[in-house]
Amino acid sequence: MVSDNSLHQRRRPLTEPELDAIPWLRLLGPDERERAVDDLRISEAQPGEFVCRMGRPATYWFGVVDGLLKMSTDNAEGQTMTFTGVPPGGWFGEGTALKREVYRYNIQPLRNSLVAGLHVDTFHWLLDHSIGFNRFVMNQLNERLGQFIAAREIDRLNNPDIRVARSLAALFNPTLYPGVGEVLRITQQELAYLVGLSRQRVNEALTTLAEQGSIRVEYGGLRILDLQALRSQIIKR
DNA sequence: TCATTAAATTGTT
DNA sequence: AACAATTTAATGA
Repeated sequence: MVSDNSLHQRRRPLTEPELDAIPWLRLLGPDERERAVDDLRISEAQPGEFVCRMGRPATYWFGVVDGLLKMSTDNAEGQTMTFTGVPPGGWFGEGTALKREVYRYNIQPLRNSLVAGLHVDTFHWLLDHSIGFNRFVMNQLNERLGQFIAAREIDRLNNPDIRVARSLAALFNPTLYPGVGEVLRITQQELAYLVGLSRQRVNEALTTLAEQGSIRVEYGGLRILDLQALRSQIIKR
């Protein structure tokens, strides 16, 4: 296995375009923003590495600037269960950061990714000083709750096409993942890992969805045409 | 800038 | 899992 220390060794301050990719920065006042920017660090994370690991103390609140991560846990039998993907613009770990506990899941890149981190102490400082930041975190928690409830629905559906559709709709969530935009950069293999299906089956599902006009399949990515249609996908095969 | 080649990704069996 | 077809990225003239 790969050491997860390597992630912390390549940290550096963020460039301007990278700062622009952080959705909550624009909600801060000047002094709050300065403090946040001062503390923010970014590093590249590669597949196999751990951005954060179950059981480790939470020291950072993380966000995806570029790339794609997966959130998973290891159960008692040693099997890995993937919960969701985290595309650009997504921030996670606030639950653990709030309580200053240990991480409850593993976060690993599905491909080379740029991950930004804000120290937990700064996270708390922002909570204590910025209303805009509080609003962002609250909104995020609420939106994620809705997503996890939706995820439970997805798990009870056994129709692969619908599973793919709903999972895609989650990844295109503009509130949680404002960095995604119109095109989600994801290969069919990556999506297969996330949804828990074979690449072949995902390919088939994507073709069906494309025929229905909800998405367009592009090389190395997917373009969303109708998010509502993805969310309320009816069985039709 | 263009052409060639290698690598990645997709579509299909 | 394997294969061919397609697209992109990298290389060098």
